[in-house]
Amino acid sequence: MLEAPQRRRAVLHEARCQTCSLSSLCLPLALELEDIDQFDAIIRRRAPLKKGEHLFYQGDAFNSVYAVRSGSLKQVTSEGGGHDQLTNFYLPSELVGLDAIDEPHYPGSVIALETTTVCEIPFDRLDQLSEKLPELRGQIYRSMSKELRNDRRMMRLLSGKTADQRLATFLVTLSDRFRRRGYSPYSFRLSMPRADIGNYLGLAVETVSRIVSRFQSQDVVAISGREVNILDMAKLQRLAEEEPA
Amino acid sequence: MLEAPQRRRAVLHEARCQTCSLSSLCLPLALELEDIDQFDAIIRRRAPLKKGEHLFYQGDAFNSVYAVRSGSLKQVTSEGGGHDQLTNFYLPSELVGLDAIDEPHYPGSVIALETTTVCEIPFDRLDQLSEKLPELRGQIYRSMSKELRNDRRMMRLLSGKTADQRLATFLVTLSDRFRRRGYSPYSFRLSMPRADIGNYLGLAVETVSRIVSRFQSQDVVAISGREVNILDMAKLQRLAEEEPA
DNA sequence: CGCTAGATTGACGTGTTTCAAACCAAGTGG
DNA sequence: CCACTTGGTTTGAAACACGTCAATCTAGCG
Repeated sequence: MLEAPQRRRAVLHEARCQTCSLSSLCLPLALELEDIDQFDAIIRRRAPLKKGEHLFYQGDAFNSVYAVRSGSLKQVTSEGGGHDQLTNFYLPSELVGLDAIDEPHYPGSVIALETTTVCEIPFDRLDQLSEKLPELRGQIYRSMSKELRNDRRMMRLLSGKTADQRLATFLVTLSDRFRRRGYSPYSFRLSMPRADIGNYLGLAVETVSRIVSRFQSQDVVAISGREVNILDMAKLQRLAEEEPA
Repeated sequence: MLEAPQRRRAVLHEARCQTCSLSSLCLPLALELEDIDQFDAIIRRRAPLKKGEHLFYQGDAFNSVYAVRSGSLKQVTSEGGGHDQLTNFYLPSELVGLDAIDEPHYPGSVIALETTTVCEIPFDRLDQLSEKLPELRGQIYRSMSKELRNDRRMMRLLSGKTADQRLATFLVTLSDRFRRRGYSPYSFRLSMPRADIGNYLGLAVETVSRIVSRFQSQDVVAISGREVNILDMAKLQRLAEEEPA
């Protein structure tokens, strides 16, 4: 590939995996330079999604997985009755749609929480390419496996933890994900409303709000609206793990 | 392969994928005959596990995934503190260990609930083979993807459902898994104690017991000890989905 | 035939939800 | 520029589902 040797920097930066700041976290992670080009060639860029727009709807035909480039999304599964369940938040470098691979349709809708850009990766082409590139194949396995472990952690949280532990865990986990991406782990912005947090954690909105207030009065965090400042990370981690009597 | 054209039937039945009654549900699902032989060649048979024995321990080095051949297993993840979490039950034809692929160690222990036999599949060899056999690769992707969706369903259950809905869902799901495997969906045996069910569903043992009793008094099921008889499947499914006032 | 792990049942306490209302920030239109 | 929405957040009081504690019962098994 590489047929257009010189373009404007900005375009390159936007358009190519090699220059993407996320390449060390994203699928190309383990690839050689020339392999990245092959991988790059199958990617489709998409117009940015605005807040509230759907990347796809539950039931849409599955064709592609998506890598988040900037912004954030939520995945919701609705089933018979109005009761939707929020099953995941996606941040930059994470892969969306892995849970649809063996189905003709996406099992849930994915919605932008803010202005969000993604790279579309047609799955059939990804699979073909993964035949030639063992590292890519490994990376796909790893991504899915990692998501499985995340889900198990989540199940543990929903099954065994108290509301306080859940929210503390949520904040610690988010903080960690930001840190890995090079952002401050102590100060960040929630892109989702309280209702989404509640739905995700299996708590009523009111409960989320109450616990936020409590954490503030204990000087663990300072949260105003969606701005989060973690004041005492150690204490927050303690809250997340065990809550003795 | 196929160098031993004639052996005793019983041995063949035990030892080869082609004659395994689960081949239509298991990994070889989509493979051609000759490909199955290749696949078969990398499998290691293991001595049966007795009830309570570990297939592997949390923290053991990850080398293989396992296909359940007969019996059943549970996966438990323990973390700092005594609080174990049961994250999955495995039935025949299901794949154990997929959540360890991108880690050096298994993230949880897997323990036999009864006498259980498994096929060991060294992962590096499986991965190599999947390079040559696109169908096999697809099958691995599908298995993982399916497990992801299962986990999401579980998250939804733990997050939003009442205790009654959880138990009803548990029974319906089990029933369905038995049906797919050619067993009666109405009459089966639970291989796990109540405590495990409770742990899995995020409920106290006592709650499980009480709801079992309640379901019985409503003539939805007849459960004595671990023998389950589903009397009114429609009602059970209704209970699993929504519980109106 | 008694022992012990597992299962059941009851009474009580409590964390979380639910219902209801007030509050707040950010738009929007007059 | 200020009422007036509108969507989201917070706070309070009451109801309830589930967990905990404790006792009893059952079944498998040496």
